[in-house]
Amino acid sequence: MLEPDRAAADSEAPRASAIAERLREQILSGKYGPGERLPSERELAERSGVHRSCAREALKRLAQEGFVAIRRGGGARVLPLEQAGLGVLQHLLMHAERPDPSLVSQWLDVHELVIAGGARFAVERADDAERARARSLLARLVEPQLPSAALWSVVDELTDLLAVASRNVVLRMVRNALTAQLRVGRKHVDNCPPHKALVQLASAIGRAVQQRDGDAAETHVRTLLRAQRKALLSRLQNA
Amino acid sequence: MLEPDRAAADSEAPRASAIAERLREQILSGKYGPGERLPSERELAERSGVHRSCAREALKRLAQEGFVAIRRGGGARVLPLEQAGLGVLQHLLMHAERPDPSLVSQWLDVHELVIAGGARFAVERADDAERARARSLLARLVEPQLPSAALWSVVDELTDLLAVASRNVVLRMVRNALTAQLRVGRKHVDNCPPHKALVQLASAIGRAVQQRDGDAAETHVRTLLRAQRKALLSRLQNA
DNA sequence: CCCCTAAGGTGGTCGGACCACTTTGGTCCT
DNA sequence: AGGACCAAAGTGGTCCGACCACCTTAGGGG
Repeated sequence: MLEPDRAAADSEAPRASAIAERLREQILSGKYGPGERLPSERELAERSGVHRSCAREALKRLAQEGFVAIRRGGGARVLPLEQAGLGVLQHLLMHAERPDPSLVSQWLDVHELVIAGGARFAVERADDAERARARSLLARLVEPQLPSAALWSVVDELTDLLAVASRNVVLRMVRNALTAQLRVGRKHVDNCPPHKALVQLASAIGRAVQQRDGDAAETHVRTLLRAQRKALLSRLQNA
Repeated sequence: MLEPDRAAADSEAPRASAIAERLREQILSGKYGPGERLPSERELAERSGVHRSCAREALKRLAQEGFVAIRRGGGARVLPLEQAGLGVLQHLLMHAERPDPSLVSQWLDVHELVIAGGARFAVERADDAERARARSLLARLVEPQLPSAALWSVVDELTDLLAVASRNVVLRMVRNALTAQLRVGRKHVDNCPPHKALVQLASAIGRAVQQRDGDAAETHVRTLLRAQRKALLSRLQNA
């Protein structure tokens, strides 16, 4: 019942992880709709050929991720997806072999809100080391013949830096939650904006950093993120 | 070792919850610094007077919340707080009897970014029922002699509505994560903005909803949230 | 001094058991 | 026939004890 090959995705608690993953898949594919009851710990254990404690651990994990709610005596009931935690996102995006473009678009919208807003705080509060690192990253951004993949990777580093420099733990946590284990799968984004526009944008952001101009930083970082958005979505639809 | 009174906070898995809560407390208060090892499952069990499986469940919970990382053979090591998941926020805010104003301020900043940004999407995409509900909430907002607590409760309902109407699941999830079990403790905010300003603001937001004016919605919702911010923070410092 | 091995410690899983609680079905009364 | 009530079955929470695979660490050998 359990293929050790695929189950080995998680080196820790492989059996529990495998069961949890299978349940997630079944929930996301609609086999268990909102309000429905998942199999009990005992039934799940027997059906999966593992001990009850193992099945229990899988169910507890799903509960903590917000997929289901567990109540003593009643079973594990599936929760509406929009009521689930942020951790569900990664499974929502991954459970199909190609992520849903609409969902990715929503993800990008929120990411843009948070990061562009954070850019304002970042340029106002960054220390000298962080500003120097920003300059360095912006310089790498406009290197001629930089491969597209490397370019977007630099952009990712830049947004990371912004989150840190914003001096806002909550913002960092939100970004962590948004990007957790999400970097995989978005490699090989082969298109990128025209180099000339990029140079202009990088210099504008650099100026904002230098002058601690929050408004300008927000505006131009948003522009950069929109370029990334365009590249990602077009890649997603043409692939 | 376990006080049933305080442990009864969680009706489900009370023993595991109590142990987890105690560990969280000790981590947040610095008894276990980043990188340090928590007691092993067996030691924790013996020390707490519960079975190992119970202590284990508590540790697993902390791991999933991002407090610690568990590795086979190595123990449970405390993770840097800014690397933790959003779930730690609620414990970060609650672990002192009075939340840290600086942290609350950061929370409010992010909340403002997300909701004000979401307001733009919301007014552009809301259906008639949602717009009607927005009108109704805005009307309640300007009721004369409305108690401050009720006023802020209406504001919360309004932001909820915005998150739903934004048609952005990711945004809803982020808001859920930000507000999860956080409504408690912020009751009795006794101050509120001048009624005249409130009337003006409500009418401005209503107009934005009616005309589906995204820019205006973002601007005025942000103003409303800043008023809420001011009230909350002053309440926090004077209490 | 470093590398490498072996012992101990740790988490992961197993098997079985009891309790408290919820659900559910049927019985009994109205 | 309908509703209130009660008992049995089912479910999660906890306990007990055990084994295994893996990591850590201390010790011995080079």
